Amino acid sequence: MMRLIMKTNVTSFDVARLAEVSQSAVSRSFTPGASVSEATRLKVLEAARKLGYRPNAHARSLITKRSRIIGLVLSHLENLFYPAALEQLATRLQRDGYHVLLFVNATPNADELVSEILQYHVDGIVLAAATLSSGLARQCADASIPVVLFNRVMAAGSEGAVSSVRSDNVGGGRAVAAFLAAAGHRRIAYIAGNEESSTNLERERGFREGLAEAGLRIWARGIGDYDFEQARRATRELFGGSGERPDAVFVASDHMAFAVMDTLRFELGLRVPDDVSVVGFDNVPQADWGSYRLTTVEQPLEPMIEACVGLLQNYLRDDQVPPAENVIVPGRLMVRESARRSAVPKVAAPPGAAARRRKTG
Amino acid sequence: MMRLIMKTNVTSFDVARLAEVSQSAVSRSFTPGASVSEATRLKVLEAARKLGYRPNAHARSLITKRSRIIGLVLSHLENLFYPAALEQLATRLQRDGYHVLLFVNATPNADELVSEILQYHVDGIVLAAATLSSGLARQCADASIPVVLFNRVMAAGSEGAVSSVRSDNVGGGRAVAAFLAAAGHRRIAYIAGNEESSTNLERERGFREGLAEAGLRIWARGIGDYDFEQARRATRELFGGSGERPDAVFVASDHMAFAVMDTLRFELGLRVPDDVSVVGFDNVPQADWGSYRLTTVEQPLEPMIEACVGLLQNYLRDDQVPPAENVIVPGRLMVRESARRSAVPKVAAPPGAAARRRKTG
DNA sequence: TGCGGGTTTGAATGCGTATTCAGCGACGGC
DNA sequence: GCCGTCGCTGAATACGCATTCAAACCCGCA
Repeated sequence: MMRLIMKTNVTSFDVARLAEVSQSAVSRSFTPGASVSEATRLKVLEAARKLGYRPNAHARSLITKRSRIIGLVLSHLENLFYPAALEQLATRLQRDGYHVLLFVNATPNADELVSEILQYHVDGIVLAAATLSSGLARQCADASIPVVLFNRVMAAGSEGAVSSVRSDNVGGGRAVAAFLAAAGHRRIAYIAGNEESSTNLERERGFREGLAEAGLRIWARGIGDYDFEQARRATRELFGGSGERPDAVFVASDHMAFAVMDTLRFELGLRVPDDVSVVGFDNVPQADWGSYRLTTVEQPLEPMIEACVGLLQNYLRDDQVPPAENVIVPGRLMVRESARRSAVPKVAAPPGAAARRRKTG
Repeated sequence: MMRLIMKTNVTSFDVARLAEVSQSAVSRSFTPGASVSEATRLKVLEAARKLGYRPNAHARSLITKRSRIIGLVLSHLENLFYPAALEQLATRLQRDGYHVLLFVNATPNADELVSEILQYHVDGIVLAAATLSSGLARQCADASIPVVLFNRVMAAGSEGAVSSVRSDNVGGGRAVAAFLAAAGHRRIAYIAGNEESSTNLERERGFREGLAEAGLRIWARGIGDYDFEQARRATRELFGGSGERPDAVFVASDHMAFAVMDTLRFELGLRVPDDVSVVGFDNVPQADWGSYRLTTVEQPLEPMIEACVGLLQNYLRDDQVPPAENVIVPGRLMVRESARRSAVPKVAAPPGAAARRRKTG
């Protein structure tokens, strides 16, 4: 079996020569919708096949001013929500002929990262990390590159500046509050993620509002910073003392909730949900695993990715910059066994239900 | 605060005009090691800053024939080993000014994937997935693009064709066998990953060899195909019957091992390690979590990534194609609590130790 | 036969940069 | 005071392709 290895790159001119047509014809044969007769197109494709020719994406994007590359800025890959999002996004974009250039946000200085991204003239940027600086988003948007925030929103005040996709964090927080209140919990704790992140702010706000409607408030509070070890420490502080401890805890992410459950069970000797109810947020695949069976708020990945790609395409279709759009995708409360259930059969008791239950119970 | 938004791309000529130098000078100012006086370099950088200029990576790579992009082909992101590898690799490459273009291997046909990769003229390719077709690697290598297989090796026979980095799967399998034998297990099961993958073949071979040295063999065998649900099914088949069941199981990946443990404990009512010892492979972060405390064989990510990048740089430094190299990184057996320990204090008994222990015990 | 309208075609141009090449001035040794 | 050397500079070119423009072609219809 013979196989030619060509060190020198084969160009459209080489193909043109072999196919006995002009270079233009070769280019057109690889450009969908261009004006070529079927006959020459076949001649060209055949010659290209023989030579192993592929259009050079760099040269092409130099002309067309579209790289068909989407920049993706990520961090926190230890939280399975992000790998899952990454996989979905990359797969979805590949379907449309786009590809993902990855930037892992290890560099503390956003400026340098922006600079690196802009060099590649990406067609769009997805910022998928709860804890990225808003400055980064702003800079990219100012460079007139479409930016979509994934699972994040700009800080209050500049909300309308950059498009975003997120789940209903506020509604999720409220649902958790209602659920825990309905189950009769009174000493309810909250373990926060990164305190400046919009996800944490929204989830906590919704949670507070929901508790307030049930006549409750956050009884104790810890900070997990979306980190496994930090969440363990917060759990020890909240539950390790000798005094009265919380009887339920809402954790701002599943990833931290696993740390909380492990610490409660295997370090502090508490039972879940018998001694403490635990509720998370994200509904990552592990939440369904037998060891955790975590009650949590779903962040529905597929519609979120679909919305994200949709926003990008709005930008790409017409070159005009459409107004920023903030998409919120609703997510369900996934009731499993990590939290005590109320006697009332179903979820999401209406406001005030908990207070009424107190009398009847 | 004023902020200019430039729709039109600012080029090196614009910078040259503002700095009152030639375009060549601008280019040289951004090329490390080029011949420019410090004075003009500063003038240029200042002008570039004012205009917000960044060299266009596509134009640059058109000339230099280096894109500073590494293609990464991935799948199985639900197994945390791969997100972790991805994060390390991307971070490491960013340090050297390279970036990662991601290809998620959802497409069944490798040909199309190769075609897409080649269009971007990546400087190198990392194939990181245990179950990729060898044909893909071969095709890329034939296109004279450096390819490194990560956590995988070409099928026997064409081993020397493509460079690879993997951990000592055979040694790991042997270590597990020795460990389980030393603990007195006799009915030892194996749950395989993808049966054609080199990782599975090597781990199983090492395991068989290790068992043979202890006078044992695989007592029962299931197939998990590196999939969570498939591993659960295999567990049910192996342990769900009414007859005698295995007293230990070696699972080809941690990800499957979690499924096995959950199924044993919460579906079949068996205790780990009291009724069944479970050992995995990979040492993903979750293996250390309290719910699992999984005894497993480490795949040391950092040295593996380092070796991977080293191989790539061998290719990139001198354009000549160096001979393919197959790096094997040793990994330790991480002893935790998912498997019964032998009375002997320490790990990794030498060959024959198990047999001797049988007499003395 | 001639002619308009539509479809194909090839030559030429430009995308934004790195690099070659020749030239320029300065400088030191004779 | 002259020549060789060295450090720096700008004009010109090439990278591989898409696209514009005008010319060529085809077809049916007059």
